[in-house]
Amino acid sequence: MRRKPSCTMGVTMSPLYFLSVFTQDTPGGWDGGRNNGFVQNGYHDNRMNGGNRYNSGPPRMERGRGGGGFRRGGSYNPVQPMQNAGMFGVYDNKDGGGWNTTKDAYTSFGARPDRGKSAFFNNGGSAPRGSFPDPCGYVLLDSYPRGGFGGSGNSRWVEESRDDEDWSKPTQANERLEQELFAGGNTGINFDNYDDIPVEATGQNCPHHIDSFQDVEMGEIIMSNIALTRYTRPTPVQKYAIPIIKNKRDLMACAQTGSGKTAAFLLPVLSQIYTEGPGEALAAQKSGGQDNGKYGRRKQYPLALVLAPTRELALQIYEEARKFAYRSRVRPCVVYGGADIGQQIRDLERGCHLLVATPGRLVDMMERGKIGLDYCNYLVLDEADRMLDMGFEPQIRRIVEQDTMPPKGIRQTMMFSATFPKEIQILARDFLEEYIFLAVGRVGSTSENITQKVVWVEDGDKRSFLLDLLNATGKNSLTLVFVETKKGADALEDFLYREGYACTSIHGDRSQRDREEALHQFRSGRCPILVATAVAARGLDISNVKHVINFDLPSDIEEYVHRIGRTGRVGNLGLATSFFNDKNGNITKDLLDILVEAKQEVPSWLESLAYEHQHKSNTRGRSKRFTSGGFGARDYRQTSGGGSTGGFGGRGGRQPGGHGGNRGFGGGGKYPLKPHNGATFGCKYYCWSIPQFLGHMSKS
DNA sequence: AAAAAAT
Repeated sequence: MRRKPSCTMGVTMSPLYFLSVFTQDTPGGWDGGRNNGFVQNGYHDNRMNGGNRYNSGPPRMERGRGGGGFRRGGSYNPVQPMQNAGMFGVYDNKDGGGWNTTKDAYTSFGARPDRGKSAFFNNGGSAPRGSFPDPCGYVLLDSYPRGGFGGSGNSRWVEESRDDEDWSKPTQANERLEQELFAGGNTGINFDNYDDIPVEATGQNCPHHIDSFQDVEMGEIIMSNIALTRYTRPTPVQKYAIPIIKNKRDLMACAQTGSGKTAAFLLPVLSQIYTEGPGEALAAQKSGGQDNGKYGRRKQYPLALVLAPTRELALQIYEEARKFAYRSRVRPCVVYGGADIGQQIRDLERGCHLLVATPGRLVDMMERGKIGLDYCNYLVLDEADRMLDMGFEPQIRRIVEQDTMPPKGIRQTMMFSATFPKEIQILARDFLEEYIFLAVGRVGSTSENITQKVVWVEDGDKRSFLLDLLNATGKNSLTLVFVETKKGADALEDFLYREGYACTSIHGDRSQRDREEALHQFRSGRCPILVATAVAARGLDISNVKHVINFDLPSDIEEYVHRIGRTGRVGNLGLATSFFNDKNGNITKDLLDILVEAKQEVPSWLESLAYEHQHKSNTRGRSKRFTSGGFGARDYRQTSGGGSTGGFGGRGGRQPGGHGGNRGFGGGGKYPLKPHNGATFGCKYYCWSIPQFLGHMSKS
């Protein structure tokens, strides 16, 4: 039963894999001298109390970071973070920068070495920022080359920002900022793989999709920023969403991060803002100036609002927005919890036209009178299902319906969601007007891009098995290890660390700064192993993850799908290995279904278990099927009808209707079977389970 | 039961 890990490995190979092969140093060595100049006192890892517990490597405090300089260098590209960085990261260690482009950006502009950390200091509020040249102290929080920019020009920005100016014309270029924003280098997206993603758009008078960014007029600012990001071709979701949004239609899109979704809404929204200018918002800001500032800066009236469920996702979107707002008069801001609110308020007061926010912090800001949504004509809900899962619905409704935001029909609203359950359908009904429903299949996830392995591992054997897997995997392939609890994450990270692996962890009890730093270390390849709880399961776009390991399987199949969706992204192959034992009975059948749907190899024991479990479940009676968490929970699910799981009838003796008979369209499931707008397509779960989509997606 | 998120 135990371990033949090597047999599962070959599938992850791809050209990228070979590119990123470099040797992981011994534990004491990988950390090198990288902290030179980049780490300041006062930057504490709040968990570092262990003294010399970690005797096989650098103290923990040293691990989760050191590359503070990365972030500002554009390495935080959510679409394609650092395919190449892994190659250089280790080599450049000793300079402290970890990434040559970033370092160059600093040195060539004579920046202070500590600037690279300012993102974290800003969040933590502990940096003596007053001594910084103004914009340089702001990394995350200042997207503008505004005043005192080391001689690179554009210090006239504030003065130039008059309402009679044409927002569609680019502002002055800024070489340094440009380098900072776009240094991420080529996106590395394999667009050929993207072409396999199926998309279906339904709704009245649906605008036709585009095939090239040139097919739709987005203005020179957007076009030049597209060029700078080197997005050569639109991804499938962009092909459809951009013309829909440009045509001022509301949109409900089933799509996930990793499909190019962020740019799919940022590009057309920003483009429209550039075309239309600030309108009444600027006037309101001036006349409503209760404040001392000449523009009355106390309250900001963003023109566009993007809501996201997690802080990290909000940050990703913000970073993307900064790129497309380059050389424009639009100033993006981001607010989220866990960071110093005073800092964020000060940033807002510098001007905020596009706001990215997590719901709780935004409500806070609104109640403090820092944000008015009166002129917010663009609303984006990203990962809407996740936000509802996390209990944000009251805050969302508070923001959208119970304040001053323009009503639907006046504002333009775009919702993105991986799934389309009843709750989301209701939200769509309430927030959207005459919307287009867009179903975007995804490269990855349960598609055949990901090889899914399930192995039986008793709890006591998990660590040992994990080490085998890690050893068999290319040392610098990014590996994401999921555990169920925060405590478990800490414990496993400690264990791996003591075993000499360059790893870090992310979970909800770590400080925001640590979370961001851990992600960063992982992305950059400096810590190619990330131990994570559910916080990292969804939305995070780390494009290069080769292997997802479910050290602990989740109890919820949705969670499982989201987790494994962290690999096999942007068209690459991925591997997902799950440790299964008798504690995982609750996910047995759902897991089997997923494996079958994705045409994966199914261990015979899993099939037997699922059959037994189902049998047991059936003998307990039907009512059980509707208890949450009970075995029949997935009967609520709308897949695509018997067809998508059509292999079922012949498998394991199950009958097609054996799941309760309410699968698929037309069944008696919990959810309405159609999207609210009457479109004929919709599924609670995953768009790629639609049979014809599966057909499209199968790869040769 | 756990996790996330405003404090």
